[in-house]
Amino acid sequence: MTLSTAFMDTGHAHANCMESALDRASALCGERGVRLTPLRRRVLELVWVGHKPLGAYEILDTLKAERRGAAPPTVYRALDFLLQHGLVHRIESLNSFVGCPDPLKPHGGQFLICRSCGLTAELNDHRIDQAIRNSANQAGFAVGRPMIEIEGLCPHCRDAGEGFPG
Amino acid sequence: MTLSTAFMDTGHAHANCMESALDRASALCGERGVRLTPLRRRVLELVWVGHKPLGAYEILDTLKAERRGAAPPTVYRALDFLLQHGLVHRIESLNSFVGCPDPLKPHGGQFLICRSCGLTAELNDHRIDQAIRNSANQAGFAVGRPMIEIEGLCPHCRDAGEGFPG
DNA sequence: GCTATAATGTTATATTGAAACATTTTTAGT
DNA sequence: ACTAAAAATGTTTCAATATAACATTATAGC
Repeated sequence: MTLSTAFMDTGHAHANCMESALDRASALCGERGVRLTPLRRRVLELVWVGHKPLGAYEILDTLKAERRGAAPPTVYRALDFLLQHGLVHRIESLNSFVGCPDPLKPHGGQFLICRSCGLTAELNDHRIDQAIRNSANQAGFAVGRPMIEIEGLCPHCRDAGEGFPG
Repeated sequence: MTLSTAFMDTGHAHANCMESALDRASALCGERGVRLTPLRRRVLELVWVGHKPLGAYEILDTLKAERRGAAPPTVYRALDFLLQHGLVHRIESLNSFVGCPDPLKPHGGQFLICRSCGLTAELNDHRIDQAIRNSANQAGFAVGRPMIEIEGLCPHCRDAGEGFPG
């Protein structure tokens, strides 16, 4: 199983973590003969600024401060490109986007999403995947893209006693 | 494991399947001392008309033809009630809603969603749930509500050769 | 350099959902 | 039955998310 660095450590070497994501993206686009333009690169960078999913209009707000005439299509087109190439994932339950630490092989995402601080980690546990495939096969269903979003509390917020305020 | 009847058989006894869902909802609301009003009952009925998730505005279109002055809050308030009591689930990846065949115990949903015909079945496989909990625990994450939405092809569409048209 | 293609700019609009306040209906207490 | 409180619904407005359609600019291959 792999786990993105998000929960590994408060204050992991995030500058590296982000820079290496950009480097991998650049390499991947080179191999595929597609262009990681400055705009696309910048959007990817913004998504990697935190390990928290970012909404399209949050990204747009930042872009507006940097470019004249940034508009919704500016962001959505960049995101479409990044999604197509597996460089970001869409978190359906939050209508927002997060960088993918492993863009090489296509996969639906397995996400742990902290309801308190928003921190999000990507799992890639083949046992989960296997359990899903077994179950789906039994139902005669051909699995395309499994998507798993687990709401809960990250280690830090759990220990800080961020309980269920309900 | 349980599987909703959606994929069991083309043309299962859907009238019964829907009627029994309404009866169970009625009983459940009685026990909980909450009111399954005609509006709420009607919205529940509409999401049970098919095994395909329905958008709020699709529901609204039908209601508009039946009641004077149905508006978005009409639908969203009924859906909120039904969601709170576990009578319907929200399919995040489709922004739409589907009846829950087992409202008694709260659960995040496990859904098989056919990309070709839209038919959706709810699983409840504790092995999937267990795999997720194991993995999350290892990461120190306290699981709240796991959500699983598996896009793919239902038995019928798979056999009909509804491949990946891309 | 020229042309075809890809990417971005720009304006408008569609879709999904919620806030705020008025009115009506139901429930409980008397 | 009468009435006050609570619950549900009606009504208008608007927020948040996403896409359509067409104009312009930049890039790549010749």
